Amino acid sequence: MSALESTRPSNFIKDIITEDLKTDKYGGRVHTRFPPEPNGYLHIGHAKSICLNFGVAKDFKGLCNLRMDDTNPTKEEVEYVEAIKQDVRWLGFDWQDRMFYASDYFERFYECAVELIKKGRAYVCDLSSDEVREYRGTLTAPGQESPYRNRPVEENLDLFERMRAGEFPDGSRTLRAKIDMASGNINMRDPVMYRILHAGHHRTGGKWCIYPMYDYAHCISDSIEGITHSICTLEFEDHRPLYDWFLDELNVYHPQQIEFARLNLSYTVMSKRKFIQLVEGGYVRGWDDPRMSTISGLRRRGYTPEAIRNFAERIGVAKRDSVVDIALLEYCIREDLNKRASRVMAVLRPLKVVIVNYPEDKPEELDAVNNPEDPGMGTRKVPFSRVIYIEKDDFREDPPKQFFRLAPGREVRLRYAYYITCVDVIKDEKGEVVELRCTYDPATRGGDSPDGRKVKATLHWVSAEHALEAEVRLYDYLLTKPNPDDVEEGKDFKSIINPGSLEILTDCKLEPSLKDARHGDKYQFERMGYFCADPDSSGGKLVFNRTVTLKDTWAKVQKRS
RNA sequence: UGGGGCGUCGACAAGCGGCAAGUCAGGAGAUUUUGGAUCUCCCAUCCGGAGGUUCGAAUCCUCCCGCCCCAGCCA
Repeated sequence: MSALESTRPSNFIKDIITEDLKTDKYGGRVHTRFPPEPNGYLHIGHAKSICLNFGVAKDFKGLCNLRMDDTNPTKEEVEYVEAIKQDVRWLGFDWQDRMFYASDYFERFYECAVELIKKGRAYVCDLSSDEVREYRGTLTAPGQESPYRNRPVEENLDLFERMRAGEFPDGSRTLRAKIDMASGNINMRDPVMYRILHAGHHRTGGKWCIYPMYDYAHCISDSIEGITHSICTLEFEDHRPLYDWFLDELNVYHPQQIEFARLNLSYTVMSKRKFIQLVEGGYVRGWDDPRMSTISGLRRRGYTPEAIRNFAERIGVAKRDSVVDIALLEYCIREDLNKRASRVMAVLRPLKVVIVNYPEDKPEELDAVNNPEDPGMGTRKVPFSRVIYIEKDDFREDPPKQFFRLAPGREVRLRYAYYITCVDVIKDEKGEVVELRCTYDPATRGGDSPDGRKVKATLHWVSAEHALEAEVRLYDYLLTKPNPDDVEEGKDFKSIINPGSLEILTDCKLEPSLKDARHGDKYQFERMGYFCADPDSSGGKLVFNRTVTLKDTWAKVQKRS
């Protein structure tokens, strides 16, 4: 590894590259690419691939291209290419001037096809798609050769040219590679290279009516760009012989394809198909719904690029199918936000507290630390007054054994303020607690008692007369089960969507320092979790998303008993 | 009785013939004006199974078992 050694953990792909560098396989170059198809939004599975491709390039002082794999005009849209570029950039990667499109190479692909025809390695086939399927054979039975397989080169050349000229309708003919209809690898049974598609392309417009297939286009694209290591997911392992076949037959520069296992995350879905169902079925509010594991969803949820990159690093890269515990992702965002998010007090489910021995009209300002992890972030003033709100969950009229918070007759600390003792509980006609009467100890201002007496709990609070109103959206796992396919017979993942994945709280009270929170701003609401201002915040309306809860020992204790 | 992969702690994942890293989760404790953070300790005598080679195997060989992917003119 020597000078190229990175401080980050290695993996089998980096090991291969290190070895290739040692043997000077590519003249010391490392050049990767991230090749999304612009037919949907990127998700955290793509983030793994992006971090791998761009990360490896960076580690070895190489380059990584961004390439749109846009060979199918019927599925792809410009809207997606812009979103993809934004997501990759947001993740922190730079493709500099190397933004490419497979469609840039359409002319070159065509020339290569002509060359293969001339070599007798490709032919125009008139079989319909149904017939092609029948001729292909099955997993256990070999296929049959197409009756058009041995057309003379001249006839193939003529037909292929006329395919391009638009003389034939969609589906009437294809250009196929002449390989081996008896191969155990079905991909080698004369795969289709070109299909006729009279459809406009988002970049080439109406110029083409024949479009190359993935297997044919991808390897040549890699070759044209001088890619050294073409990293893709496991399901393409079977395609590698074909990747190699085209490049060998064309006798052009030959990158190597390496496959790794795609990311699966517990309690969520990870496929375009499923994301589309969620969006179109109205189960979520869009591709950037904070419950979605799309990059845009995570961004809106409050995840940072740093956390996602760190996550990608921690999960590793290997060839074994696996499901990563979503708790690891949560750990990564907590770790990041703990260091950088300002602490602030917000009461999500308010319970009114009147401090009976506190003056009616003498609000005061108390000093609060912005981030105990980082003194450099300073302090701020928080207003305190006779009427405050505390969290409903922080009071229990009949506290269980391990409950340390407020209860009748019990003393607790209000963070940065005073010790208070509950002296009275006021209920409505339904018996629900609607207000607490407490006394405070003026000697404990700031939160310390001069006599050294201890309290077991510290509560966050917000002064009623100074409180900001806000809407807070609490998110939970999208699914009720770790595996989206663990469903009853005949049902799909939509049957296990967590009905509690979104809870909207509209009566939340925030400390006044949050007045100017701008969308994307991230905070720790003390004792509640990390939150970020949602784009729906506008004018005077504040809307926050809960990114993730804090680690909650109390919840764990409750769960146990 | 097709082809290609993969099986190491609850979840990821190192290990590449010398006697099982690390991380998350979980547990115990210290500390704490967030039941947060931090710190300490515990958590695979065992590497899908069975044989074999070897002084010595998770690592090599053989057989078996299990899981994933492939029959789009999708990528």
